Amino acid sequence: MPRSSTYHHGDLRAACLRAARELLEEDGSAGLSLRAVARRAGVSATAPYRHYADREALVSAVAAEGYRELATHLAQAHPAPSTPDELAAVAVAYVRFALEHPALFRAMFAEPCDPTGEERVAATEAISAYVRTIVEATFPDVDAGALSTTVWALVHGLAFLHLDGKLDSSTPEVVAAQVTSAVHALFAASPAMSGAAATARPTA
Amino acid sequence: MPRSSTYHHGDLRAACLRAARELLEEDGSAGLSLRAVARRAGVSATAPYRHYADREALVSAVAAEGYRELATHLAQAHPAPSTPDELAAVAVAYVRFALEHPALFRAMFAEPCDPTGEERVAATEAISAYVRTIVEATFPDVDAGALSTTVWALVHGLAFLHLDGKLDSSTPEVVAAQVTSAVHALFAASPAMSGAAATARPTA
DNA sequence: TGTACATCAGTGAACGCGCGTTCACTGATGTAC
DNA sequence: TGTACATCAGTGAACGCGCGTTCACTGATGTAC
Repeated sequence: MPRSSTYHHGDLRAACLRAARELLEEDGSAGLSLRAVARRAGVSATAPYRHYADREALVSAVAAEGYRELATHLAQAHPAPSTPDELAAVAVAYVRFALEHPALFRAMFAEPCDPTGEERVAATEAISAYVRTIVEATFPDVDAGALSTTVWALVHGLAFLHLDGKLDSSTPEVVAAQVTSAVHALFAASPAMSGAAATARPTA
Repeated sequence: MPRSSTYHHGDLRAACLRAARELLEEDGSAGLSLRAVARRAGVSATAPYRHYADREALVSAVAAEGYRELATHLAQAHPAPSTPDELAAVAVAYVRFALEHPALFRAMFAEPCDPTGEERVAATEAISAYVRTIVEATFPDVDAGALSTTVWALVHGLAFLHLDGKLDSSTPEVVAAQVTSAVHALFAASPAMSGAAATARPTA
């Protein structure tokens, strides 16, 4: 029992983040309190205040970490998608991430700290830019701005509807098939969005 | 001051629902407590228990009311859509509803009472069936099941991204244009989804 | 029409809880000389 | 290499709060005769 080594925790900041993540997965966002985090990290109730200004700051940090993980997860699905199939694989990864980390995903996309929280804004923009890059690579002839919003919304909506139990999420395969089919429905249309390109690319 | 008429409230059930709605709009879901509802309804803290088993029951009732209102709101946008433009109008109404009642919309689509809550399940299925009906009317030749899921997800995703400040929601017009364009992107593709119909319906 | 009584819808005190946050503090760490 | 001291990261008691829920109760309502 090396008590002397536990007074100074070492890396309480990271430990709090880890504890918060666990609480989120176990009890949902309702269970995410500073006191519970401290308890789980094996530390006094006020210790986290050394590292986070208040509860809000902790939640923001958790959300930001979530964004980073989501980005990593998507990149693992495919490093640089440039075909509809590859893009669909990334979409499936997005929805799967949401289903694997439901409370975290919700925390990432919940209003509480809207305009403030630069870390969060930056993370959001990173995702948005990432989607746009993919769409541009996949459909060079198309207005990527509009289409990437549409793609993100579609995938995001699928994620949330699955999360809320509004769609059949019985197996990962079912979910993947659904997402893939939805994304392809969108892709079939995209050449039609840029007039000139439409004629050059027969859909059938 | 007709005190005698206030001891028995008359319709405390409805008054609680109204109070809950107001609290939701003002303070978000965090402000929605049974005690706050009672306070606002001008009634003792325990009176609501005559009409709702617990907090959960109240929240469920609010959500169910929200679903009914959403359905009404959509029907007002267009009673029986059967063209892409009409469907887009309904989609715009959906997103606008979310932006006009952000906390309510969130409450409607939050997990807390997943499998239980028959009132809620029924309301969800009503929406889902409604979307499907519209899609069938608009695209009689297409697999309506898959396409209606896609449409719902797209519109739902747009609603949430706007709600969370991830998209430009500066004016209702901007939002409407975005939603309309996204929906049309999807529609342009749909004939291609049913093999035979695709040849009969040139997109250009 | 009047009375007796069951039922119903509210009251208010009380419970125990966990929370966020403050404060003065103390033990450990690391740096300057 | 050893000592003095500033800094840093934790402690623990305490605050006030609002919450959900229970309980025994009481005043109002409406129904049967």
